[in-house]
Amino acid sequence: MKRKGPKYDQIIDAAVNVIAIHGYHQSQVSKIAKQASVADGTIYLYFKNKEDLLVSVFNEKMGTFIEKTGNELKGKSSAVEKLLTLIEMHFNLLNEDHQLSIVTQLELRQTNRALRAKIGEVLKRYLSLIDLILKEGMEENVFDRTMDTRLARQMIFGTIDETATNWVMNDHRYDLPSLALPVHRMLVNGLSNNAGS
Amino acid sequence: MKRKGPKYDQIIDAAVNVIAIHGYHQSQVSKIAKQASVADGTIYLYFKNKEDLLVSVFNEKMGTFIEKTGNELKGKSSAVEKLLTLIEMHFNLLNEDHQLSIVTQLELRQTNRALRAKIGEVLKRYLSLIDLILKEGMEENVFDRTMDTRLARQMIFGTIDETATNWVMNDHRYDLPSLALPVHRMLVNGLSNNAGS
Amino acid sequence: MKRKGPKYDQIIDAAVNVIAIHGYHQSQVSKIAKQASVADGTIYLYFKNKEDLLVSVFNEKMGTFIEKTGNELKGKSSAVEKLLTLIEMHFNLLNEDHQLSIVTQLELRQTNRALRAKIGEVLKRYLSLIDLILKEGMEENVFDRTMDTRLARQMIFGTIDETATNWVMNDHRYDLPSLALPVHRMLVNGLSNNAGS
Amino acid sequence: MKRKGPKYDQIIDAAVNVIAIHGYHQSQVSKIAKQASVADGTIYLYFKNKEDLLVSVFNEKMGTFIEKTGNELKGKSSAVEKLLTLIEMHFNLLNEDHQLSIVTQLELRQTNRALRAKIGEVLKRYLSLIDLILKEGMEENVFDRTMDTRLARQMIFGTIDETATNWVMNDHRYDLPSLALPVHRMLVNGLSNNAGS
DNA sequence: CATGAATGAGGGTTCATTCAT
DNA sequence: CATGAATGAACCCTCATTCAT
Repeated sequence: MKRKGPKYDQIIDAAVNVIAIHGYHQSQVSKIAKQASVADGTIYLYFKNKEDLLVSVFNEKMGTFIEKTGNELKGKSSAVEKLLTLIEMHFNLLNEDHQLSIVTQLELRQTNRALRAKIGEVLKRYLSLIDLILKEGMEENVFDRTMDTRLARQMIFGTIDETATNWVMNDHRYDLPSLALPVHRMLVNGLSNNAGS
Repeated sequence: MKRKGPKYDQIIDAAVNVIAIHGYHQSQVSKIAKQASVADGTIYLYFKNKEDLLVSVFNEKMGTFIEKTGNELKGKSSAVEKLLTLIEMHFNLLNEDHQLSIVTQLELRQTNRALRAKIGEVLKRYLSLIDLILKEGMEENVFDRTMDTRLARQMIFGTIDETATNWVMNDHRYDLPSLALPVHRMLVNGLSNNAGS
Repeated sequence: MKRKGPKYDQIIDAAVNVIAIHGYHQSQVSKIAKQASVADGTIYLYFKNKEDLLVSVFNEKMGTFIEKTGNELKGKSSAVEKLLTLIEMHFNLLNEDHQLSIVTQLELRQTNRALRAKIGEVLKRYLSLIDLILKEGMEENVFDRTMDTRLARQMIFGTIDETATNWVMNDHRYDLPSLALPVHRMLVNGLSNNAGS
Repeated sequence: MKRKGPKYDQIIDAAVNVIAIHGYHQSQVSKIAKQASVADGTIYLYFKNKEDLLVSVFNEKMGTFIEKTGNELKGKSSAVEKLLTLIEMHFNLLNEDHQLSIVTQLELRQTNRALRAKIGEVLKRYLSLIDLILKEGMEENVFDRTMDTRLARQMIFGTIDETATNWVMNDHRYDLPSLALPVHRMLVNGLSNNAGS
């Protein structure tokens, strides 16, 4: 199982393309192969099966993104700043690749439990980044220290994800990155230590 | 196309049951028919096709719920109170019917775009309830009047939905209704008019 | 899984037909369905899968034959006579249905171990008939009582089978039933108690 | 098309090995190549195609055996003695190479008609040896001169082959060579000129 | 109204073979 | 001579839907 090489990337990109245009259930392996300009069988030299290909699509795109985001966060000094960076990077990623946004927000969700479990594994690393921010904010006494971290994480991820999904479902008709700031403000408010107010 | 009768309800309930237990992709029409104690063909006397059945499942269960929620909200005098009621009722609904929670939070999402679009139509009525609360809160000057209502709605729905989904994915291992209060607190904070602080 | 009905027989007969004409590896389910004038899917109402169909073909044809043979043997009074009846019935069966002979002697052998194991199960009942004849002949002191029964059975079955296979491989060019007598003579000689000679 | 060289033998041996262990249908060209420590493509420098390889396997192993058997027979003075030698050598060959016995008795039979026809060609030389023995025995007036030679040959080969196949199917659990004598006795009896008895 | 036997389209995957290096 | 990456044809089975009874 080769996991590198130009054909590997071709196939990943073709998969994003085909899924975005035709939808998950109309993305036959043969269609992806054609789009990637390789033979059907070639896909199985690089991926164990179709599910492996789809997981890899998510992994390649999100894995890199999560890493980049993690690195970027290190350069920020406060939890509030880090949260803004996270949201901005998330929205920018999707905005820079509309096809990818369709795939991750809509198409890759209509899969069986097994596939989503594997996608969930990748997502966990993203959720960990959120947890780190929350922890730091609570240590800084900027976020409410009595908060249930899990709930806070769900609010952050739920809000970001719902915002992104709505944007995609509205055919990218408005500007997503510019929503980072207001979303950030709402979230910071929601998480804030309001003890003194 | 009969839309009423004892068999209609039998089929709807059987569908929830089968989907919750076997998962969306293992819920063949014949299996639902068997569970409902009717013949396969009978399903097509009550529903146009399988998609129509699935939409109807969502419609029947959520439609009633949305109506009940709307009525309940009328009895509350403030936006903050209404939001709490909304969250509580949402969490209670899912908590009272674990099978339904599996179906709506996990299984019914792994469907094609067309089906989800129709489900989205039903959801709009729910989102309208949220919008009404937001509007009222802003008029009361309790919620930030400069907020983008759509974003606020997405935060509310995204947080509630993500919280519910996580609860289901964790096999209902903890108590969902008791999360209504902390979720409510976070959301109210997030939405609040903090102008003076 | 229906195991009876006109369609069941149609499919079995179509399978024999298609396999005899096109060969085992060119006998696709769709081809058999077409020959049986049913839809592809109908085959799966009567058979679990393709292997089940093939085993059933053998079962239906040989099962009946073995039963008939067993009954016929009861009417014969000596082991020698019974052996002749067995050989004659075996050769007559194949002679009366050339297509079946192609299927059992040539095509059904080029299958995987699993399928052949199941076919072997059916064959065991036939081999038991041979064992009964041998036992009787040894009790009558007509067959050599010191013989290894298994070897004797293998000689009988091996000879009959090889004779039949050669006949099929020679395109049924000569008359098989008329070989029953000389084959019988050789076998009886081979099995005889020659103690006194 | 090279038909000689160390790689040629490596491939032949690898084929026997792989087929015996994994079975005919799990013996892909790539697996045989790997076992032979050559590249897939290299096989096509030595064999026209997979079928040619399989025929060659049979040819190489049986060809040598048939020659050796033929030579050995020359040293025996009577047909009866020759027949014993043939059976003993046949059983010894299989007993000395269990993997080969699996391949020739079980695996190589589950092939298409074309391949078996070619294997039949090789076998003809073996059957000729039997014919020679029969002819000699009839000339010696030891075997029945009125016998149908083809039937006699089929009895001999059918019995030997069936005995060998059963031994393999019983996982070589008993000693095959020691069956040569009783098999020989039965066959000689079967073939004998019993005119006087 | 209700039945359930019958339909038939559609796709992921394997693997013998080729050929550029 | 040798390699091994790439090719692409081929097929079993499922299941939503229909319709004669």
